[in-house]
Order: sequence, then C-alpha cells, then structure tokens
Amino acid sequence: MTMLPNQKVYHGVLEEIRIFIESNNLNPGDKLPSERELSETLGTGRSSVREALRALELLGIIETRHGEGTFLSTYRPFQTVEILASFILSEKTTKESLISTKKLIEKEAAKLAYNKLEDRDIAVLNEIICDLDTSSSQKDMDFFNYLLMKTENVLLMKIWQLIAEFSQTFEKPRYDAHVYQDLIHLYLKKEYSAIEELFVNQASSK
Amino acid sequence: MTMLPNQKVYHGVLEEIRIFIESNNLNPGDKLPSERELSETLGTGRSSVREALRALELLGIIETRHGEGTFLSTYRPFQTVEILASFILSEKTTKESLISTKKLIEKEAAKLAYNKLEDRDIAVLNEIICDLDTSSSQKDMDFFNYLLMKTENVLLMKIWQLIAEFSQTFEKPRYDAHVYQDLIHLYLKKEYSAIEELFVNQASSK
DNA sequence: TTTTTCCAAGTGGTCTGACCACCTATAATC
DNA sequence: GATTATAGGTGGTCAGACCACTTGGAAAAA
Repeated sequence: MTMLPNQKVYHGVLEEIRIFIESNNLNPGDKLPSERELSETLGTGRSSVREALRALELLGIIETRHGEGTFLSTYRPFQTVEILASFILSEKTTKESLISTKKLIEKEAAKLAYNKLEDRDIAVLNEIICDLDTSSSQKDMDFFNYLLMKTENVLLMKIWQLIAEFSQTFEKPRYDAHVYQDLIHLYLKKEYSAIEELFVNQASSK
Repeated sequence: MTMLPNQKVYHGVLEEIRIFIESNNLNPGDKLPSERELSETLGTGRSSVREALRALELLGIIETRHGEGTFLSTYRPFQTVEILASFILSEKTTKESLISTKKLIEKEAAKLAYNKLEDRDIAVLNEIICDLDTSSSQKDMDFFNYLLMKTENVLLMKIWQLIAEFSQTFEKPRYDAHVYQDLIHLYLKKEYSAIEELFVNQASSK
C-alpha cells in the first residue's frame, strides 16, 4: 500500500478500497473483500481496516451485514446530512431558526414544484388535505413531503425532513387550513407569482 | 451507555459524544476526553471509541492531533467531500441538488437580510466586492457569509456554510460579477421586490 | 536567579489475538 | 427429497501491547 509520510493508515486503506472498487468495476450491491482479507492484502491491522470501513459506512458508501460481509451500498447520497444534522440541530439552534428555515423551505418547495406538478399530482395533494382520517399535523407532513419530492431536489428534501422531525418535538406551528387549499388553487390557476405572497402573508399573520 | 438492541457500539459512542458536547456546551477548539478515558467511561473497548472518532473525523466534526488529543472543530467537511467525491459525487443529481439548494438559500438570505441591513452593513458588502486583493470565489464566500450572518438565522447560515464548502471542491458556479453590485443597489434603493427577480434571472441565464 | 535541557506521563496510531454473534452452504440425517 | 445439524466464514468487540508524538515540569547548566 503506497503511503505518504504522516498519512494515517486508515486513510491509505480508504484509498485502496476506492481503487479496488474502481478497478474491479464494482456496482452497488457487490461484495467487498472481508475485513481479514483486506488487512492481510494491504499488510495492515484489521482495526485500521475497520476504522476505514466504519467511516465509509457512516458516509453511506458501504453497507455491512453481520455474518455476511461488506457490500457497496445502493447509492444513498446525503446519508451524511443526517449525521451532520444531529450535531448541528442541537440545543444551540434556536426555535426561531428552525421554524423560519422550515417555512422558508416549504415556501420555496411550493415554488420549485410548480413546474413539475401534473394534474395527477395536484389531485394527490388535494386528497391529502381532504382526507378526514388524518390529523392536521399529519396532513401537513404528507403535503409538504409530497411537494418536496416533486422538487426533485433530494438534498432539500432531506434537510426539510430532518428539520420537520426535529421541530416536532417542541411545537407544531401549522398554516391555517385554507392555505393548503389556496396553494392548490394557485397551481390549478397557474398563478405562480402569487405563491410567494401566499406564504409571506401567512407568516406575518401569525 | 444506553443502547438499543442490535445497535452497534460505535453508534452508541457517537451518540454519547454528541451528548457530551451538548451538555458540556463545548465550542469549536475545545478538547474532548481522551480515547482511553472515553472507553473507560462508556464501558466499551478503545477500538469501538476509535471507530466512532474516525468517522467523526472524516465528517469534519472533530480534529485529532497526535500526542495532543481530540478537539471539536468547526464543521469543515473537506475530508468528507474528498471521499464522497471520489466515490459517488460523480452522480449528476447530487451535484444539482447541492448547487440549486445553495442558490436557493443565497436568494432567500438576500431577501431576509433586507430589513436588517443598515448603511454600515451595505458599505461592508460593497467593500467585500470591491476589494482587489481577494479572488472572486473568496469574495462570493465572504459576501454571502455576511448576508447569512445578518439574517440572524443561525441554522440557515450553518446549512449554507456546509453546502458552500462541499460545493467548493467540485465546482464554483458563481454569479456574474455585476449581480453583487446590482443587489447592493437594490438595497440602497429599497427595492425589495426586485431581489427575487435578480436571482431568478441570474439562475436561468446560466 | 534565569535559562536550557531532558525526560516521564499522557495521548493518538497501530497491530495482534482472542472471543462472540450471525449467516450460509454443505453434509448428515430422516 | 426434505429436514436438520454443523463447520467455516464474516462482522462486532474487547484487551493488551508497542510505537510516535507532544508537553510540562524537573533537573541541570548558565
């Protein structure tokens, strides 16, 4: 294993694994050599190999199954975001930050989704809102989750989900019931420019 | 250490460290307990502690100095980026998510800051842009960092900082030079409603 | 006294070997 | 042929041993 001076072993292992994946043209789901095999091949201790593997696992690049082995994971970008979020979304983050960031994302998601919503999608949104069996907070969750999904921005969705989940613990400041309906009407009437206004008015009326 | 069944030890350690940081109100630069101390306190092996620490290091949450100790670092996911980049960041959708989320936050920050900018702040922004000694990418970073700071939304700022650093490694899609000046003019002329337009046009002209 | 030198203790870095828990293919049994 | 038992491979974890590096304070030198 080629190693720069002062470089930690697990960094080298990281690089070797990358090369292995590349040169063997591995795809998601494929199996990596066992920890023991890797450590023997690379001439390093198993603990160093494990440090590298654990890091890759946390990054969502690999997946380990006890008793089976280590596998290249099906592409899950932004797994990292979760870990980072758990450190950022600590107590130091103010409620105001959380709420306003969440609303900001919801507003923008409503705008981003505008061009990607088909009649069918709007119908789904309507169903979510009209369903009598779900609580209003659940409706809200479902509604924006669907919108976020339609934005096709995975990162934005992830961030919203994390904030939504975290803020659920202390409060659920929702929009007035009519806002969802209003938004749907704007979609139907193709009035993009009014979306921003809808959300801004809602926020200030609180 | 409270542990869910089937949960790996290093996940528990991760959580414990997070709690430690939070409850001791640690700030970037502060020292964490030594590996040996952690393993003793948590009743786990040192190797498990190391697996957690290595992962956190790769995420840029902590920093280790040989012979000195482990320190809380300002979130600088440089390492992460390199690893992610070399493994998966080739995926187009990932990049697009990053870029569009970043731009979205910048646009909204420009709007949120509007009411909080005093003449002095606008002067500072102007200086940042006009400074001949800094590169254009550095200007961009400083400019929006200042704006984000003025929004007084710490969470949004942190999210932006993370994304900004992530994006820095693979590409630097900047705004045209005049956009910064234009924004400053809008601030001076108190034309809030034109801010959105400025960013949207910029984005589509790309 | 002040300065310099040096070393012991603490810390991360790594390796080894030992178990345990889990999965699976295969052989033995029914 | 279907079922069961088992052995071997794999990840999960721990304990202990060294090494390399840093630092602060003791000891030596000025």
